[in-house]
Amino acid sequence: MRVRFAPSPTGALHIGGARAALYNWLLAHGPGDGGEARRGAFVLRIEDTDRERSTEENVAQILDALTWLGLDWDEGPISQIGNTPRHQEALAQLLADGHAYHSSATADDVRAYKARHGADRGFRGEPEASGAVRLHVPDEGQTAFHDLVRGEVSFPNASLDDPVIARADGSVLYNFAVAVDDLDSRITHVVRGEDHISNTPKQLLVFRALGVTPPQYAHLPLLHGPDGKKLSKRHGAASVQELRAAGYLPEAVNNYIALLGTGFAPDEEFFTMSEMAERFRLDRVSRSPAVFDEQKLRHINGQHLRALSTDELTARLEQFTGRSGLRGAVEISREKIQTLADFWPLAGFLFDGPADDPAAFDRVIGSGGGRETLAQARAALADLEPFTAETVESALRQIVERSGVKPGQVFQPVRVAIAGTTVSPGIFESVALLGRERTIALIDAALAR
RNA sequence: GCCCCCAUGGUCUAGUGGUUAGGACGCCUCCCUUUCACGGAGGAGAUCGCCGGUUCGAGCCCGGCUGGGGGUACCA
Repeated sequence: MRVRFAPSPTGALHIGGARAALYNWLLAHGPGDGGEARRGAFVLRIEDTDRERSTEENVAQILDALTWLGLDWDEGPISQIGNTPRHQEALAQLLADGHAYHSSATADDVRAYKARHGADRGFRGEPEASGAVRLHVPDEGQTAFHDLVRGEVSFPNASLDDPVIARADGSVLYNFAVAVDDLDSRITHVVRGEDHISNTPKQLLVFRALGVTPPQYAHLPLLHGPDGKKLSKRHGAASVQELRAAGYLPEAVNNYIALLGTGFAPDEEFFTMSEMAERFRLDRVSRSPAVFDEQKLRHINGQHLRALSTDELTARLEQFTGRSGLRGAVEISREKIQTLADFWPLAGFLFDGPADDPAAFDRVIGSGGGRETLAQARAALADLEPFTAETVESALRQIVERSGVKPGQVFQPVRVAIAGTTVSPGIFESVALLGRERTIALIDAALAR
């Protein structure tokens, strides 16, 4: 099996594209039917025949996003524009064989043709001496294929326009280049988004004209935004880069987008890449579009985050935040965050001092006897030795017992004093990590307000 | 308009002729409990888009309809 992912570098790598790449990767990395460790090769090709919109920056960005996701390729990246000589050769062949012809017909001509022959009648041009190149489409029969996800799909040839496969300047167009490249790369399975399903008959016709056997096809359902429309920028984070910046883990992104459109097990949702590769099957892929739900991504991300060792999580958080020495804080925060981005707002006070939240201060310390209990806490902690989460806990709990108040009435003022807010990692652990000096200084500062 | 695809709670899914229609996210309640989470126990939420048909029996098979989506470039 040889599969490929062929993005066009006209923008960042979108989530939908990432999923197509992932499914191809899973296909190639799953165990082979004959017991091979790997089922096949994953080829990366850059669809850059549109010189106007393709940029080097976008290529670099896409490669970077794929690398971050861990979707490494076995061959490529192949630049489609780099195959121009081969495209021209194939084009000349079709022209010589009479499978294609020059035509100067414009979009208006095509419209006029349909007005005359019926809206469901595909355009048929007259061969001319020059102009763009169109492929001859038969008037009879169907161009059909067995889609590995959807089953039989067919298009009546009579309704298909003779597609333009090369511009008047001789440069080839997408549907032609794709077929030639898939042929040359010996691609056996084309797995791509459903937005390409109506391109498939055109490509099949190119293969037929070339007299070769086409690959098999599988069209994945599209990803939609909450409004039911194709996922795009206006739905928020729509690119892999944005997901990365939002603090999601690549393994969680892969897990979630793989789940969108296929289940791997009836009652399980947490999977590693190798588990997914092992279980992935095209015929298990859903045929209906799925709505991208960032809340569920957050949930899955939290699970992957907690599955990481503290050392590994620390390394990722230090990379993400650009700070170092985070291990202790990570240890006491890891149960409380869902994304890498959640960490700093929760634990940043341990490094940069308390957050500024006057409302929390007034509510917890500035009223209800908060100052008094805080002062008691200061006294209890001032000479505490050793200064560990355990000793801090028993010291503070003694205050609770002695004064007969609810635990929160003692813990919350301390929390606000050191963190500035009412949300933080466990209070004993936080105090212990800060150490006696800093804790006392922070309590004094709060008492002085 | 034309061509094509799709249709199970708000969302993602399991289910392939006989189930109290299962699970997950989200939401609600409770437990745990120092906040927030995590974890645990419950709960609300689906006439399986609609109408016909096949069948003793249909979410599952067939047809029509409706709704949604994609495509419709000398873009990819």
